Amino acid sequence: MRFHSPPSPRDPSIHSSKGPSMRLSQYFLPILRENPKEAEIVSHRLMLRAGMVRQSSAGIYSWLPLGHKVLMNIQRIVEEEQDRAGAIQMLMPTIQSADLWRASGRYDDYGKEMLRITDRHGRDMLYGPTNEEQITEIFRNSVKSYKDLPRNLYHIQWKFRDEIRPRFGVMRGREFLMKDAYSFDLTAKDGRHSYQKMFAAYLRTYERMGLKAIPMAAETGPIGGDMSHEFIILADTGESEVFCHRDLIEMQAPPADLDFNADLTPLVSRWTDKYAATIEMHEPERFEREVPEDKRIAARGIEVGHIFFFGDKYSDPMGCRVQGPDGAQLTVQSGSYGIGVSRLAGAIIEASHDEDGIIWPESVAPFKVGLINLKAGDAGTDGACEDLYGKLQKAGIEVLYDDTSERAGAKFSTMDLIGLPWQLVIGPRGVKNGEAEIKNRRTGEKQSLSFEESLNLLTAPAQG
RNA sequence: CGGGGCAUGGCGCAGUCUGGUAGCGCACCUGCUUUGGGAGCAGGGGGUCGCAAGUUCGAAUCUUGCUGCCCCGACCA
Repeated sequence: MRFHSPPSPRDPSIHSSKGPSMRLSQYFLPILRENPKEAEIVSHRLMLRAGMVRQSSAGIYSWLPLGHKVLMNIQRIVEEEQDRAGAIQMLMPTIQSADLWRASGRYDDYGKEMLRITDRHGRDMLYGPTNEEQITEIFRNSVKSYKDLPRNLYHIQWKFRDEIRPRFGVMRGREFLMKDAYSFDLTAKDGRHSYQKMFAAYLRTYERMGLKAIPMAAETGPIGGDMSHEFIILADTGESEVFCHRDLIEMQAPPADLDFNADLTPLVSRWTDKYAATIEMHEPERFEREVPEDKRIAARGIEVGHIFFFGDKYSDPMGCRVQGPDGAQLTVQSGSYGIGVSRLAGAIIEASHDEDGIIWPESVAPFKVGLINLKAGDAGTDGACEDLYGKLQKAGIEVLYDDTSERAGAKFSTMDLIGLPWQLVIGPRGVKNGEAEIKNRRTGEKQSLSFEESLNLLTAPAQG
């Protein structure tokens, strides 16, 4: 860490819609030049080296400023797409009462993965690994009529599962941030529509993060049927083997103006007609029969979401019923829909990096632009940088301005490591000609442009 | 939970076998020279050697117990 320049007064106008821009000399960005030995996979290494997270204990992490910004950007996309699909946001607690879980019968079933706690009165509590019981109780106590169905409620909250072996950094932590949604319908048929809404929302969510997530058939448990899918992104470091049809990789997510109230069966069928399965569900004969040889993909994948329809699994034992139009008591039909928000931060890096560091998609990048002053203290570069920094902020662009007195090479490699989509490089040579060098982190392409042209390029609509 | 490994300054490591009171690179501080892809020289600061007990004149080093962390496997968002 360096804190070179004297602090300058903070201008409230620097706050853009996504968050404040920053001078590196005043930021908290503890980067590591060498790889911590405990980190084996690339996303874990890069998150530690880029100063995004620090491990607190096995599978439990603090999110440092840079990582926190990414996490919040991912969360925001998840929220926007859940809202678009008609789900309603709320927030449930992390600590739950054991009695709630005894009611569904899961208190004894869940095993050692559940972190059990006793409060000062000797009451059994637990740190929630998920919230089916809690939401079912809330819903049961508040909803009595079929007229209040369907509903889909979601929250984004920290969960805890005491994994036997946490690993891969935030991809397989014990404490993790998860979006979980719960649908409530009168019939299984209606439940299918709720399920399909989430299916479509998930496709959009991952696409917005620059990911190609493929829905794959997952185990459905006692309910059976075709109502459970895992969303998997392909990555060499994925934890499980997956098999799918190559065409799925080319398919487009549904558009922003998708009508979620329309019949979504054709949409979902387009995605599920083609073979895609994790190793657990893999049927080699069917794979070979249905998928031409040149279209077969056998790869590794990271699960970034899981949707599941479970009918009355919780509503029946917990007595979650509504009165139907004919006066009969009907047991509510439910599904749950998870997205691993903190895991996605790691998964995106697994899918998008090179030997120099992270390559953020613009939608989740902690800052859009890294402004590099190659000669801090030089009147020419300082002046040009201050001007560009101010103008970018006014345009609502998030900038990380490297105003430190590090050497050029160190600044370049730091920017490459933290993976901001654009680097705007200001050096004495360029300033003489009124030019900046602008580098695209993903393509590596560099071009010299006038300050004006640079600003135009960076303030143009996002290009992903 | 089975198997393997590690624990010495913020990070990476040497020193442990053969006990003698801690060292290297990076990072950090000061000065000078440098300055477009991880600079050079000089001078500095920082470590209960994971914890506890034991052996010994003396323990990072030997013994015993404990703890934490990592990797492989079975399980999971």
